[in-house]
Parts: sequence; C-alpha cells; structure tokens
Amino acid sequence: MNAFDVLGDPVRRRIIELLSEGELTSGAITATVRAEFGISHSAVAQHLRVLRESGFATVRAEGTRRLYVVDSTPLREVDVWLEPFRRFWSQRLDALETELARTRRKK
Amino acid sequence: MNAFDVLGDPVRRRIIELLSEGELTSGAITATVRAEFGISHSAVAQHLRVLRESGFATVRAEGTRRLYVVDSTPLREVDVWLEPFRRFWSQRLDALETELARTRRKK
DNA sequence: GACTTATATAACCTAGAACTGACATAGTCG
DNA sequence: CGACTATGTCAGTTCTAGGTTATATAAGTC
Repeated sequence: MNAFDVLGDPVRRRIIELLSEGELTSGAITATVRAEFGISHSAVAQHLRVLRESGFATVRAEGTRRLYVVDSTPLREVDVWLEPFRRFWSQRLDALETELARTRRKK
Repeated sequence: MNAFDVLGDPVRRRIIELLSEGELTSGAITATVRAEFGISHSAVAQHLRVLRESGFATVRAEGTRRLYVVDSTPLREVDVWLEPFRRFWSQRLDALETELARTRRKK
C-alpha cells in the first residue's frame, strides 16, 4: 500500500500522531483509538498491520506486549513529493516579508 | 473528500504534478493522463471534479476550454500535518552537519 | 494446569471509490 | 444551421478498504 493511501485513513493518521510522541504498546494505541473512533480492537490491529507493512511503524516484542515506533521514512517520501509545491506558499511568505520590510523602512 | 484521500489516488497526484508547472486545459490534462494511465476521458473528468470540489484546483472558462490551476491551500494543510514529524529527519541532518563541521575542523 | 491478558489473524459483509459507456451541453467553424 | 470539438455528467458495474465477530497464540498469574 502506497504512503499516500496509508495516510488517507484518519485512524492511521491518528496512530502515527500518537507514535510521534514516542514508543507505545499495541494496547495503549488501541485504547486511545477505540475511545476516539469507537471501532473494535480488531479494526485497530488491522490498521497497525497496515502501518507495519507499509513501513510507517516497526514493532518490538516485550513479553506479550508489542511496542510500536514510527519509522519516518515513508513520511519523508511524502515530504519530498510536497517539495516542489512548497514554493507556492513560501513565495507568498517571501512577498509578505518584502512588503513588511518596505513598510518598516517607510516609518 | 479529505485532502489526504484526494492525494491517495495516483491519477490525481499526477494531475496535481502537471498543474504545478502552470495552467492547463482539461483537454491537455486528459490527453497526458489517458496516455499514462490508459483510462477513459470520463474517468479523468471525474478526477478533475474531485480536485475542484476538494479545493486542489480552480477552473476558469475560455470559450469551450476549461483552464485549470492548482490551489495550494489543501497541500499546505498536508504540509502542516507533516510539520511535527519533520524533526525526525532534520534532526539527522543537524547531526550530519555537526559531524561535517567537526571533520572540517580536524583538517 | 486452568484462567486471564495482550495481541494478531481469519472469514465474512458492506459502503463507496473508480472505472466504462452513453448521453448532455455549449461553444466553434464551414 | 448542421457538424464538429471540448468538456462534463449519469447510470450502472466491479473491486477493495475497512468494519465486525469469532478464533488463535502466546505470555503472565493463581
């Protein structure tokens, strides 16, 4: 599954957000997501699988717990894709800065 | 349709890429996409509609032609969402820079 | 060893996304 | 005007992502 498709799902985006704070167990993730989205534990587990298989997360076992961490690689891909478009808003920022500088000089 | 969902489709991503170069007619977009993906003109038209309705593109009429331009607003949303994760790779870049600086000093 | 907890998978169902082909509308040109 | 071009929409079909419930596995606990 492609990186953009993975991010297409709000539950998965939320999980990635949660993981951005640091390592979490499957259970912790499931608890939060269940509370927020009202879906079954199985549904969450399946999203976790997608995240694993698409490289967004890696897992480490500790007893019966599974500890998930983000792998930023695919996020970076998205960032790279976005790169050429960034000029659209940084341009405006530049323009804004120029304008501000001009205003300041006039004072 | 949510911005991430819109970007989930490869055809739509391609159209946005094409538009990043500048204004294009519906016909020009359709020709390219049909060649690259082998889908019908109707399918492309429907993707264009999604892009319009989700705010990724705006249209201007000129005779029978429709000229499409990117609106970067939703792309920016994605960029904003990505922001907190950027530290994952810029961190590494910083580390690399530090390392490079150290190496240089040693020379 | 039986019971419980943590996690993952399997089988099935459903809604909706994306496609096709047919049709609709409105400019353009002889 | 009639034919052609550019573009968009509609109706129907197909496929798949994401959900549920039930089941499986393996590690702790009494």
